[in-house]
Order: sequence, then C-alpha cells, then structure tokens
Amino acid sequence: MPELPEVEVTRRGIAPHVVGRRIVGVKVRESRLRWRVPRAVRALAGRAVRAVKRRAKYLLLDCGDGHLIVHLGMSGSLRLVAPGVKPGKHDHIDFSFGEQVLRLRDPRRFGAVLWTDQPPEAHRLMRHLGIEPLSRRFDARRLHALTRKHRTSIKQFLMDGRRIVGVGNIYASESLFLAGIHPRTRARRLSLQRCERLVAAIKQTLRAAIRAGGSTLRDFVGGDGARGYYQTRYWVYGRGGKGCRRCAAPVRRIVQGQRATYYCARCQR
DNA sequence: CTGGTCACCTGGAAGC
DNA sequence: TGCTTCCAGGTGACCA
Repeated sequence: MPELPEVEVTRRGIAPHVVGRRIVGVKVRESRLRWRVPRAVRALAGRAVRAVKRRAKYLLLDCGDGHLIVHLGMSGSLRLVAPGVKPGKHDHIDFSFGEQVLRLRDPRRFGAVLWTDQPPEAHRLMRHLGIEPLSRRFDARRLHALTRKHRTSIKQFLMDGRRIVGVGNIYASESLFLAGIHPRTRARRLSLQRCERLVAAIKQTLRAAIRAGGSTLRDFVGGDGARGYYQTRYWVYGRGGKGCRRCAAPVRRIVQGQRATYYCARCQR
C-alpha cells in the first residue's frame, strides 16, 4: 500500500473538503474488500465529519458517535470527485458530501472500510499497534529498548507494526540506506548510536516523502485529486543491479520475509 | 511470547 | 500478437 506518507498526504488532502460537512449518502458498489463492508457504513448518511485522523496507516473519520475506519491496503486510494463522474471498474465506495464525492478505489481489494463506535485505539486492528515514527516519543533510546530482545533482522523489525507503525517496504530500505545499516543486521545488535542514526533516517525519509506529496504509488493522486505530484527519487528501492547513487557499487536485491529488500553492500554494514 | 510462512486479489511488465 | 510467469505499496491468520 501506500505507506505512512501516502496515507498522511491523503488525510491532509481530504480533510479540508470533508471536515464540518455532512455525509448525505453512501454508495457501496463492491462490499468485498479485505473484510465485508459492514451495514453501519451504508447507514452513515446524516452524520457530519468532525475530523480526519490517522493512526499508523489507518485513516479515521471522526463522526462524533463513532469512527469510519479506512485502510488503503496495497492499491487503494481516496479521492474527491464531482458528483456525476462515472465510477471506474475498481471504484468501490462513494461517500457523497453533496457538492463533492469522496471515492474509494482499490483494484486489489486488500483495503478495508469499517465502522467502530468505540474509541478507535481500542479497535482490534489498532489495539496492538506500535509507536508512531514521527512522534517525539520515537527516539534512539526508545528504538534501542524496543529492539533489545529481537533476533530478527532490522529490516523486518522496522516493518512489524506491533513495534513501529507506518514504515513499509520502500521506506524501510530507504531508511536503512540513509542510516548506513545493513538490512540483515539483527535488531538486538544495534548500538544506541546506530539507533540514533536510524531514527533520524526514518523521520527524514518519511517527512521528505510527505513533503513530496507522498508518492510511492505510480498512479498516486492526492486526496484533492491534484496531479503533478513529485515522484520520489529512491536511493536504493527498485534499483537492483544499478549503481549506488553514493558510491556506484551495484545495488543488491535480496528477499526478507518474502519481500524485496534493496541495499548497497558498500554503504551499508 | 517470537519468528517464519501463506493467503487475500488484480493488473502491469517481462519473457517466450 | 498472445499466452505465461513474475512481481507489486500490507497485514491478519496460522504454524512451530
């Protein structure tokens, strides 16, 4: 999916258009997403959106008496379109706000649209999530402590949402490159000093991606439908066999936990 | 508890 | 051109 930056960019893109507005209708054309879209979602008409929040890669539309939970999976996107714009093949759900329609598209249907009337952090999908990487609480000391008993590789650790949220496959490789850390390094072996570098690299990578309009997705479009986003230039991701942008040594591609990892064997130890 | 594997689904690109 | 194979942003469920 979209990783944290894409979700945050979507949040910022749609918020000004939906906060304070009332949902006048919900159209579900395909309810078979990762989980079946519950009836409560179809019954949202009449509620006003108070805020659009984010926890990890979940978008949360605060409707006062509950939250609409949206996860974009691997291929989902939310955009605002004018009423009357014909839905495409994979445009599964429309939330009509009158003059504008918030439309969910998700070709692979790995995404989810759910409703909860409990505090969202108590929801089963969010209850066990780890720390937000852009929060102040996420610092070297914290990362060092979190990694201590984990034998797994630092790459897989970074992608484990129970520890740290929002760092997906692309930004995990990118952050490790920036920090000069080999992706196969065992998490517990990282010194406090290297944790310092890694925390800085993660924050820098995610912030830069958000600033750039968040685009890990070839066809990513911001929540306001704006085009002309800036395609991030990756240091190593997707560059297997090509020269490292820093030292020209060939970028390597390996597989960890069935996911591709890219790194430079010279710059990362 | 940790760590590893599989599954869900569609489309695009590469290979023959 | 057309068919086949591989690969892709995530993460819950299941196993040892």
